[in-house]
Amino acid sequence: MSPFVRKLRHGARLGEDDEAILAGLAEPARRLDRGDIVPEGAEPRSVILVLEGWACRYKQLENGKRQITSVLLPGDLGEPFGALPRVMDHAVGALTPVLLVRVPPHALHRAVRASPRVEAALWWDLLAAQALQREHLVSLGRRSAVERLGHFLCEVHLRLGLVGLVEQSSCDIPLTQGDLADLLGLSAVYVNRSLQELRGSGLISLRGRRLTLHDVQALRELSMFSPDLLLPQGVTLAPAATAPA
Amino acid sequence: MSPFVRKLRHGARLGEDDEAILAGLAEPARRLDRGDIVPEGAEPRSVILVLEGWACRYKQLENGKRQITSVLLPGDLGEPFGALPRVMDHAVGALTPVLLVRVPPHALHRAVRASPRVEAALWWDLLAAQALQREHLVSLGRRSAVERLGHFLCEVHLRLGLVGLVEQSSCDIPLTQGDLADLLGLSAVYVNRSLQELRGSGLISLRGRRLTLHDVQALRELSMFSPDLLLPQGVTLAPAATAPA
DNA sequence: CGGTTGCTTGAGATCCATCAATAGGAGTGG
DNA sequence: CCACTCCTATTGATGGATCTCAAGCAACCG
Repeated sequence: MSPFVRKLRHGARLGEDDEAILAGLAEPARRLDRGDIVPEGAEPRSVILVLEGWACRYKQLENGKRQITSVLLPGDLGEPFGALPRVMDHAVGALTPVLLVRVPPHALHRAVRASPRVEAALWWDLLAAQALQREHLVSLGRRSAVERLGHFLCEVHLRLGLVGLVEQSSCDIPLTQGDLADLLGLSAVYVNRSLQELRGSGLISLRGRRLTLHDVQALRELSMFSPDLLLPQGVTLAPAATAPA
Repeated sequence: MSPFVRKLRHGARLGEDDEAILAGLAEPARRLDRGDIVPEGAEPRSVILVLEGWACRYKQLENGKRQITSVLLPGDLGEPFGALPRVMDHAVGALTPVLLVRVPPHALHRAVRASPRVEAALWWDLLAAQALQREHLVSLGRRSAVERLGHFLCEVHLRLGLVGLVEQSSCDIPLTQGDLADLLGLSAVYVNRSLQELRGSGLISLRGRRLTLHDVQALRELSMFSPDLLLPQGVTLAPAATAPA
């Protein structure tokens, strides 16, 4: 089952036909190694859909610093489903080896036209991505290092759960401490120390690439994480496209 | 001329008919004082469009801190044109008295159906807003206080220019230093000191609410601001909806 | 006027970055 | 199996950027 379909089920009531449409978008898939998928300045001709592995959007600054703008998990689209920018203002990179699809715009367009429920699901996805983006911003602006870390771990735990990649509060986090630093606006050294603090307080384990949240509730309170973020279903404009009121 | 139309002209080639459609969305307008327009937790029934004054999206944290997530200038939509969240995960507030419209979803939907150029323009707007959001994130994560300030001033200068609110490198910035702090993830005191640094280096004047950029180029370099951000026209999926290739 | 709000300035405390060095693992070739 | 290398994690020490607290001012306003 494609993680794309799995995720979008949370955004709209999909029928079998709808899921077939979405599944049809998820091929043919290609495997790529770590590294740039779409460089900054490129003129994209398709929308990226991640099926396995982790990717990210990032910006490289002139002074050598890097900021990861968002993390793309299995089931995530790299660009909004409705339009592509003429030229990329940021890069998309694979943080691990990935399996992905390049969905041609017309295919997405056809899918949207074919089913209002698919359209509703895609809008929900877009809204959810924006909500995550806002939370990320709040983290960088107003949360301490430990809180940022905790918040991100909660977020990943929730998002991976949506696509069935969490077992018993455990999931894989294939990020380097350097990656985490670039994501959270910290230095790698301080990420290390903050992680130790979280481990020390017994809230998490993180060894190798395996993360376990020992007390999800406590971690959420510590980092001011609200799981409602992803719940609000998008209400598409077309009256018919909405789930039953 | 509605700032909404003015801005969207930069995103697609609009005909008179298209502009009429967009102008029709911008009424009836209402005046509101400073304060919340849409509180967090509300269930929105319309999309907000700002015509005059400044508004913002923000989140209030449990620990009392506030983070402004984005600034809404004249011509800006408060939510994506295609869908409303079931419940607001953030608040929208007026930073100054504002003139705004509450656009009912079905009106936007009709406008999009009526003209592929209108649709393209709205997608461009959405893409542009996302690009701004990413830059904001980069600022909070990887730029110093002075750089953040400079970058924001460049951004405002550019955005206000799009809607005809800049004269001779001067424009109004009706924000409190406290507002700037909440926007840029700083303390009000440090915003003050950083502003003095910018003034001291002769790059800007900011007195009362009036901002003047004395050397736009230098300020852009200092703060790593790229004006290309808003240029990339969105390419809507429908082949016909795109400006001539 | 007195009250409120926003700007400014000073001094000290904190959080986090930076620099530098060590240690652990995974892969590679001999 | 060992020596070597590369990459990541870890630790210590120091400095700097920014925050917080506190006070004084200026402007506006009923």
